[in-house]
Amino acid sequence: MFTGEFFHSFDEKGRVNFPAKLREELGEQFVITKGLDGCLSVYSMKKWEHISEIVDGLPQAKARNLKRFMFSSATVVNPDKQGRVLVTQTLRGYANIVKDVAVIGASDHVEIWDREAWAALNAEIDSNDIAAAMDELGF
Amino acid sequence: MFTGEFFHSFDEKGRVNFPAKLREELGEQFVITKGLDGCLSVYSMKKWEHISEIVDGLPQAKARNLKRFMFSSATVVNPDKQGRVLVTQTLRGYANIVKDVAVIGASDHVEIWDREAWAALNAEIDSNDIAAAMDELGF
DNA sequence: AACATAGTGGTGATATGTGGGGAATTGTGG
DNA sequence: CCACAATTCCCCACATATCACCACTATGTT
Repeated sequence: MFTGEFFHSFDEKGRVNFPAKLREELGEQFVITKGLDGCLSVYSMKKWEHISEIVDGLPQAKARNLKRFMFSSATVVNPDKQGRVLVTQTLRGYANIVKDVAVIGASDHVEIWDREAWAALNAEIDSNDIAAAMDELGF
Repeated sequence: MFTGEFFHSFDEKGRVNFPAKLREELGEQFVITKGLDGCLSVYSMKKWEHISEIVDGLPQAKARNLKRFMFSSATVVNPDKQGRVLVTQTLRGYANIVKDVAVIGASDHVEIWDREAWAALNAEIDSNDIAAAMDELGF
């Protein structure tokens, strides 16, 4: 299970550090692709293969654009000895990332956000909504 | 069942002691996350896994932000030999914790409050409301 | 009073993160 | 097909945060 919130920055070479805690679970290799709401999603190799199989099994008519979205931007990355990965310009552009990012755990996957976008989302999330949701679930 | 009210302080390294009584029941590892009304919630590993499963089962469309909120702020902690845990800056900031805190048992989970916020809440809780609620339940 | 348990402060080893150098690889133009 | 530039990759070295543990103090129990 991925949890936590980590703040890192891209260097001039386009590398970001990936928190060690998350790397443990992601494995030596993992996949970065476009995510929802303007973030980047990161999946373990295993999870990614699982997703791929499902998407491949969908009827072409419905899944064409889903497939294009997911696979065109997907990048398999191998962190260097220090745990950094290189993120393509396309992906950085998609997520409006200039330099500072927030890397967050989201249960079954990891997300990378532009730091300000992440702060804005947090401010926007109404804690009453969360309270209501938790109530509903009986926590 | 978690009960009791304990007062502790953060040291300069961001560590707080966790009362032994509560540790017994929480186990060797447990989870700290953002709670409601500006406190931090602490769950046993088992309880947390239960919550995770439910949240994971919700439809993506509705639960995206709930997931992000819950898991990004969650931290799995392992107390040291003396029973202290490290609480991240983000969580401390969320609960407005400077130094002194109240750790309280709340039946199925534990809560950490800034000491003053806890005192203020206690003062605010109207005992008539409590009486009415208890009446209603037939105590 | 003696003992056991709980809590506090602090030190040192280890892991993590950051910047940067330089080899290898890829792509482009001559 | 070669030369050059740009990009990617891999490693070293340093700074810093994190973790594990030791020793002392406080509390409370028999």
